[in-house]
Amino acid sequence: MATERYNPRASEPKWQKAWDQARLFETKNDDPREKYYVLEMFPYPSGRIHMGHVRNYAMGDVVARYRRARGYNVLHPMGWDAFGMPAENAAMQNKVHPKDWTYKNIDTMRGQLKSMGLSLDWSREFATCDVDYYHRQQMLFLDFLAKGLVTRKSSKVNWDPVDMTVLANEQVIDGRGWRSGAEVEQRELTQWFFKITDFAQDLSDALDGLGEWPDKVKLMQRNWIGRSEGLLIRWPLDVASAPGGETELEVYTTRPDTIFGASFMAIAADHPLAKKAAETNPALAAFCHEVRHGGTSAAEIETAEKKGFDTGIRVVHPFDPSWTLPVYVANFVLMDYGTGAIFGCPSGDQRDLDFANKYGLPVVPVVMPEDGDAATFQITEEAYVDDGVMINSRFLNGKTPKAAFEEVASLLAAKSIGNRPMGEKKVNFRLRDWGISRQRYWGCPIPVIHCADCGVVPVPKADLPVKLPDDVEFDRPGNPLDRHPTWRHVACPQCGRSDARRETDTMDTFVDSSWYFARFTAPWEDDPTDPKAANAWLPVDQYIGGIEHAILHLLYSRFFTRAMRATGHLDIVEPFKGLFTQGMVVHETYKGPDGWVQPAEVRIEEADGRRRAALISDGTPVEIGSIEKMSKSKKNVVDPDDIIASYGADTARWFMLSDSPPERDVIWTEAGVEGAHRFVQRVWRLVSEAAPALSGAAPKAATEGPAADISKIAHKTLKAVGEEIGRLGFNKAVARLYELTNALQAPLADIAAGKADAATVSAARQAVEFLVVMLAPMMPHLAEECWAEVGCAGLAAEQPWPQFDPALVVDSEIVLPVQINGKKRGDLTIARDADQAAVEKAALALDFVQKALEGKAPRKVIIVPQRIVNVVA
RNA sequence: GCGGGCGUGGCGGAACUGGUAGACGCAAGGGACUUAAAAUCCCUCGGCCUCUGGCUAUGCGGGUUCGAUCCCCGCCGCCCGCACCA
Repeated sequence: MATERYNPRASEPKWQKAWDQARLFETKNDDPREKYYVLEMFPYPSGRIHMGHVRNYAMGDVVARYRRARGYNVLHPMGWDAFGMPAENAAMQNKVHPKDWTYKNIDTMRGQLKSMGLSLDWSREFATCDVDYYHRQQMLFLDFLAKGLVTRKSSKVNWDPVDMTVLANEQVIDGRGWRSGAEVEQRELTQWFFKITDFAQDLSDALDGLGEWPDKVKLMQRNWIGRSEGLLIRWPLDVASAPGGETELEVYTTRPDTIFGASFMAIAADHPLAKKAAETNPALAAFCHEVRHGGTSAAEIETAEKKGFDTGIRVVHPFDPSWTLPVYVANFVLMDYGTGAIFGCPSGDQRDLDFANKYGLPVVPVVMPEDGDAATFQITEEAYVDDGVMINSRFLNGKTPKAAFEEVASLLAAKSIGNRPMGEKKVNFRLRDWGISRQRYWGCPIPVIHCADCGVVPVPKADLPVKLPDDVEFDRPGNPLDRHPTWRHVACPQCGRSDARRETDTMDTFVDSSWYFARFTAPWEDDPTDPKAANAWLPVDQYIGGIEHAILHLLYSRFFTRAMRATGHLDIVEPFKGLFTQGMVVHETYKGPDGWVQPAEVRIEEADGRRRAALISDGTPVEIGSIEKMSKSKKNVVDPDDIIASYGADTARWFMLSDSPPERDVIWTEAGVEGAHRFVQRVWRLVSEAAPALSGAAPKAATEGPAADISKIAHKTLKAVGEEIGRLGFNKAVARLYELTNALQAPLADIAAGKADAATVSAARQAVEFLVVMLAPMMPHLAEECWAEVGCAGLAAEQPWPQFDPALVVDSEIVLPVQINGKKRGDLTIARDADQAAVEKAALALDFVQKALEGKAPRKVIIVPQRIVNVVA
């Protein structure tokens, strides 16, 4: 009895409409059920969705639909990370307004996402470029400013010469702009900063509490924050050699224990002392200039020689007035870490050793391995950085470095220089404040006004929003707001002076994405959040996105949550309780005579076990290249629209969830998609052919007879799939569903042929219902079609997850593998509840065991209950 | 350089974190149905051998254990993050 093939093109829009009309996915804040907030990182509206989006949103949707079936009140919203450079680039290239370009893209992509059948609450949708959204972001900025969490300071910034804007440290990758790829320059500019460093300690400490985050991400953040414990040491300057007025040099060190191994001081070229000394020393000034303009790219740093210049200044050793050390300006000392000055201990630091060897400075070993000999231990080419015991260090000799650290810290704390202690314990962080000023148009305006009399004046909240002007030109590089004829000219809100001017910098787009998850909890509010709603919904229970945001977005969001808490917008500590970083979608590359070729243009053939590729158009052979992330440059992209049009959304979703573990990359292959599509058709065929017989039967589990096999695997699968989805093991859940489908194949064929008894039909009806409900999170449209076909009421999407019967998931008889000397020799079938003695007796009675023992008693019998029997002969 | 991770069939990957290695899928081969093809269904599928049995096998070499893909030591290879951070 053949049924028609399942037709996703007709089916999918039909069910999407049915869900819409039933308003199944609109979430109410006053729903009394337990909440569950699942969120996928919202997309940048670049134009069209790509396969990475499909994977990301398919995973999130499985979680959302599963949790809904489990009885949670699920929040699953969607929005658009809509400010940023590409809109301005499009404006420059195509003469489109960034706003038009962005909203047009959003419309396209919304339609694409809808065609995926995602269970999203579209009623909460917003784009970060909506005035409604950035208005509230400006309110947050003003609150942060009032709370002292925002500063404006002149600083060296990373300048991207292509995008003509400033980048945060986090946005510089290998010395290049994260977006433009251009080599970054250092410039001195006055910029707005969020004081993320105020929370450095907490941001680092609180990582320990994020139990549902990948260790890798936590480690990356911990390293990025870079907490270190050390000592500030103020070295007295030798009066005779010091420039006028200078009396001390402050250094930061994590190794004060090595203070007797010190042989020089090194300061940054920008250090005040260096600048002062350079005033009277042209050679030194030239050296500083050279260092400042040296390359900053990764390659240059790696190969750069350690270079120094003796300033002629000398410092006095804190523990020996007769001991003076030279002060060098060195190219490897950074002004913006610690104090911009170090003491060099060549024996304990490779860089210091290289420097000392180059300039003929003393190398005194001060730590040696515990089993070393102090009389002969020497350092020549390789510094000793491990733990050990102190030597050549006067009163510290024999101590551990740790004890020596404490000793030096307390002795120097007691000495004083000027009015301060000579030594002071200090915790240092690598983390810098977050520079948010961008010299761009398409971003959230920073709501302040500059007045010649009043200085920086915040825009009064009543005057918000500071709206972006629509009439802007993109005919030149740089910031169109700067050259707008009227927008920037305003009266000072404080004194009324008419010639005040607006801040023309806009905020880094990472600001926009740092709180959108909170806005989703009450996007209709006049204030940035409704604290009640935010506190009820947050933290996000499951956040899903790419590993590339491990530092930037996730760290900024954690900062924002703290800042919003400090300003009363919410009262939670961490924004994301569970974090999952999914892998990329990768694809083979193809290279033809004229460069990269798209997969859609290529036909793959297999001959003699070798795969060959050729152009479909004219058969020209094409080289099969490496498997890489889908990218426009390599042309190895597959358009989700094409896949959905030819196979349907369910096939695309199912393939994305199959095979590869979600955290790893998935290789998109035509064969794989076809396999997924075969499964869609197979489920439909099995269910629809048996449907007439099933629809009249009541679902009922069977506990005995052949029908019991059906019920057992159905209940076992139900248990396993629930557990796997719960831990995001989608590929394993898929495997279990294949198993169940395989097991149902023969019984359903019998039922369709009218060759089954009533108990079998009832058991099968239940098993099919289970199957459909389990498939529903992954292939929601197919599930609806099957659900209706077997005559079930309501929508599959609103069915509760069934309970498995514990009695059916355990077998009364089990098969135990029996090993002899650790090698499997056979099986033992025995009652599940048989005790140890019974198992041993039965095992020893087995033929192959008897044979192996040759009549002798076993030396030992190991029985692991429910697991294995091992007979040691 | 520092930090972290990973190596299992032709391929993607399973294996309850010490207990039957290779679930499930893809690819391949054989067969059935068909005038034929597609679709579908059935069978085989790590390697080797003296093949209703046995040996061997989870990057390589050791170790611990009744038993190791899993734990320990030493190599080899690949991937990722940070990068002159004192």
